[in-house]
Amino acid sequence: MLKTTRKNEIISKAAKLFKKRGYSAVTMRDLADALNIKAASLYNHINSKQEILATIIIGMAEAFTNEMEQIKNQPISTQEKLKKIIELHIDLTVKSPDAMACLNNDWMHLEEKLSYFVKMRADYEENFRIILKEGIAQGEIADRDPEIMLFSMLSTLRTLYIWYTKKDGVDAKTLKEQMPATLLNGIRN
Amino acid sequence: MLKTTRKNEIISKAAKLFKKRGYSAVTMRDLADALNIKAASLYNHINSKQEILATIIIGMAEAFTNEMEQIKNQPISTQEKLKKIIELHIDLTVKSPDAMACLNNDWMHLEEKLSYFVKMRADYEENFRIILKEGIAQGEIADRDPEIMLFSMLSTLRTLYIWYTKKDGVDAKTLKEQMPATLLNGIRN
DNA sequence: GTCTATATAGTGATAGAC
DNA sequence: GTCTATCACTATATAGAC
Repeated sequence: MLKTTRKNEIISKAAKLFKKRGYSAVTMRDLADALNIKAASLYNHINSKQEILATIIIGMAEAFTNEMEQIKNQPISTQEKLKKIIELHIDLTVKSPDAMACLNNDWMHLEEKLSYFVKMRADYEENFRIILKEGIAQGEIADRDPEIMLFSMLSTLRTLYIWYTKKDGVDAKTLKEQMPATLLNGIRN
Repeated sequence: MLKTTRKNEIISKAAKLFKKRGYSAVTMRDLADALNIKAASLYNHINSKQEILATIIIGMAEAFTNEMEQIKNQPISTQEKLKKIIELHIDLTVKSPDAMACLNNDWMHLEEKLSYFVKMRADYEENFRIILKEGIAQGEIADRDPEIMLFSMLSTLRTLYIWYTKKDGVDAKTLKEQMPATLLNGIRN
């Protein structure tokens, strides 16, 4: 999918370092060391540290935005829509766990693209909220505060990358099998 | 509870800034500016930036550790224990949302106290896991992968501070009323 | 308790050789 | 595509005056 150009190597290594220590704590020298080159050499491929961050985060955010647009208008039940959203988060986490971490933890360090990102994220949450409210109106979803349900689901889905990448963590197959039931039905027997 | 000494003012202002931009992105000059003093003056009250971080995070982690020790040995059902854990997270989030954010986002920047923190966190998760497994064994909790349920609950509880502090967010009363049902029963009607 | 001045080390980024 | 050398600036932290 993504060609293994030098630029992409730099960006994906950066995502890995940002995941572990955060954007601000990773220096261009750290990134260069991890690639066995000197910091100055990075600038033959990228324009700035900020550009790397924006590339990582905006790419992920647009992927979520595009998929949400597909899902929200489908002629399926609320529960089916929610299952598709859960699968979307699992798929993107499995594909790009490092970028998912940046998306969650380092978005506030965006500069030029910050407002664009914040709007995408607000729209995504609003679409999620609307789907939940439709479900409540139709009796599919419990009649509780939709904000609590939204926050509970999104918190879990957004931090999947922590548990997916940790040793003795959870694998993709188990996630896909059990995440929908856990979020929709809870943990009680 | 906490005396309003100059030192505590510095620490609580630091927690607020760390929450917004992260430990690494906040400079001693930023912190000093926020307190309307010069950076050098901070060092009359604290020894280092690192000391501020450790004070914030270790204090929170020990509070969680102590409460979990109380809860785990009580002669009550698994569901009652889980409700007490949920309440613990809500109470500490309401009391110290800024410190909760640091605990979640900046623990990896601990230096001397890092291993102490990591052990406390692992023990907390292990106690939570044991409680869930007991619940499964006794038929109180659904017979699914306990790791998924643990991760789903902890992800939600650990990021409460995001939703509690945001405008149009969720208030403490609603959280206490609806969080247990949402996590235990899910969102399905 | 705060200040000015400063030490020491790092920061992102550029210029120009190979 | 990578290097060495370097610029301009910023970081944490200390010394000592008031």
